[in-house]
Amino acid sequence: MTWSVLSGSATDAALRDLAPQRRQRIRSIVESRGAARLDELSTILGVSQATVRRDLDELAADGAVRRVHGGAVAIGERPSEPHFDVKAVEAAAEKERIAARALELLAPDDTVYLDSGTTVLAVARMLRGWDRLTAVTNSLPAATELAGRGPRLIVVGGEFRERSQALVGPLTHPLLESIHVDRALMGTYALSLEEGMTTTDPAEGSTKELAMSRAREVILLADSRKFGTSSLVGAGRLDAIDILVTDDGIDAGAVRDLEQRGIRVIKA
Amino acid sequence: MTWSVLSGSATDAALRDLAPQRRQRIRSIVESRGAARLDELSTILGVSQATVRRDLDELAADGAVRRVHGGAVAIGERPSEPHFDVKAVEAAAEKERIAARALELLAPDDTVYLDSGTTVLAVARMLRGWDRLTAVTNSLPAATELAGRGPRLIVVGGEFRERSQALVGPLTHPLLESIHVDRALMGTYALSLEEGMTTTDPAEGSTKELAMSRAREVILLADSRKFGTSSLVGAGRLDAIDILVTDDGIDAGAVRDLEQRGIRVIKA
DNA sequence: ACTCAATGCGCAACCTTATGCAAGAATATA
DNA sequence: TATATTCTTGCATAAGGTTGCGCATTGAGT
Repeated sequence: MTWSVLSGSATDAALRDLAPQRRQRIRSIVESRGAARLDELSTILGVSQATVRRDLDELAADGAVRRVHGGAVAIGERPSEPHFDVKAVEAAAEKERIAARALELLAPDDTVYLDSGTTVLAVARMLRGWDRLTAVTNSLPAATELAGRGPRLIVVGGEFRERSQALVGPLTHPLLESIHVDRALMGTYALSLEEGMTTTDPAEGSTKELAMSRAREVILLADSRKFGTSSLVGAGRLDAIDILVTDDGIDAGAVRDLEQRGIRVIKA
Repeated sequence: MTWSVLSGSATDAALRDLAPQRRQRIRSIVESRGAARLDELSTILGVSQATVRRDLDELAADGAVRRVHGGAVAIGERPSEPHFDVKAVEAAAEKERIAARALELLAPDDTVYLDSGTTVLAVARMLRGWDRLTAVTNSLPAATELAGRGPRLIVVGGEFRERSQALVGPLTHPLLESIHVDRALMGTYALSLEEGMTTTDPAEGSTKELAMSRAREVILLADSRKFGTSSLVGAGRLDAIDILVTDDGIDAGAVRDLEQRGIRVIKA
């Protein structure tokens, strides 16, 4: 037999996925992250961008993902802003890094509260298989994500708020008051030194505050663009926060201010 | 049997499988790995690629594997189901009719409790666009289905139980006790005149009973196959039920018995 | 025994599909 | 509007697939 090694290496071909496998991988990457960039996928899969494009077109035709400029977003992803497309793709990578860093702060047997928001949702996705963990959440997407995938899951009750896809309000409180968790992973709409965490909905704000009060350690996940912004109602003061996980877009001054207030800042 | 040693080496022939055996091996390799490349199989089995091709074609014709460029992938290669309720949709013709009939019992402004189970889930799907309705549910799939699709949504808290995809247990009770609904749409695992409704899980049973006690009118959705069966623990007595919606497979005697106990029986 | 079709397998020439590459068009962001 | 990505398109190429043929092996006739 003549295994000619004229071009390419044998390993190249051997390692390469079959087309359907590759498409499946793309699909699950996009689904688990919410979005993925074309060049990212190209690197991950070890194929050219042209191939990824074709796969993406194929998947989009099947309705498996939604094709956007620069990559693809998962079908379920809801448009929060007009032209969320490219932004969603780019933000996904950043959130993913923050989530991965936050994951390192958890112990296998912890009881963890997962707040609403896409960054925390990314953590939920990564918790698949952590079957000694107990997860408590008010986020419907996070609950769906965790359902039967490892961790013991407790969902707090409450009224569903569409914008945040979370359960909030007075009905939520009795259950939250009856539990206690090791760590709370929180998200926020806005963050400033003066106002602390703020959000758009009063019910959501008070639910956040209550959730944090039930945790031994509060970890806030927020990308650097949130700094210096504020919204309608308070959702927790800065001193309630123990650790902040953010990206490296945060400036040195802000880090110093936060650390002076006893907050440990982690740049993912 | 004479293993002649004319050509090739003795080992070649001795080690070589008979065709059906080889196909079986291919089949199990593809199935266990999810996919296999042609050249891989050729190496593993010690036969030419041409032979593997023929085997693969054969297997593909039998529907044992799916033939693709470069190899084959397993048939069952279901993309990680985004929504686990897909199979619920499949077995649904009958459930769908029952659900549609139950829908007629609801008023646009009602506050309705939706129990776990596939039949009730079918109702949830039909409630899209009922934006004056308030839905309360302990079913995670139902909640996902209704999220942002019309009705005001309230999810009861509690511990997630995988088998029923529902939130159950003690944590559920405070919220349930603090609300009151017009109608409760209930599902059940088993139903008999003597035992009433029964289910497999104690926590689930007591949650069902509590939910029914909070409703002005209790509507049970159960296909006729459930009659005369019973399970581990009680989940509500017959006299808690006001209306039963079922299919026309139910026999006249059962209908009479139920009606004697004050239950209105509706055949969808 | 011997022939002879039937079958299974390997080989090789020839076609197809999948992938990569690159130039120009289209689209976003400043 | 300017500029940098990203997308499209056409084409080259290699990996995969198809077909036809020849060689062994086998089992059945004669």
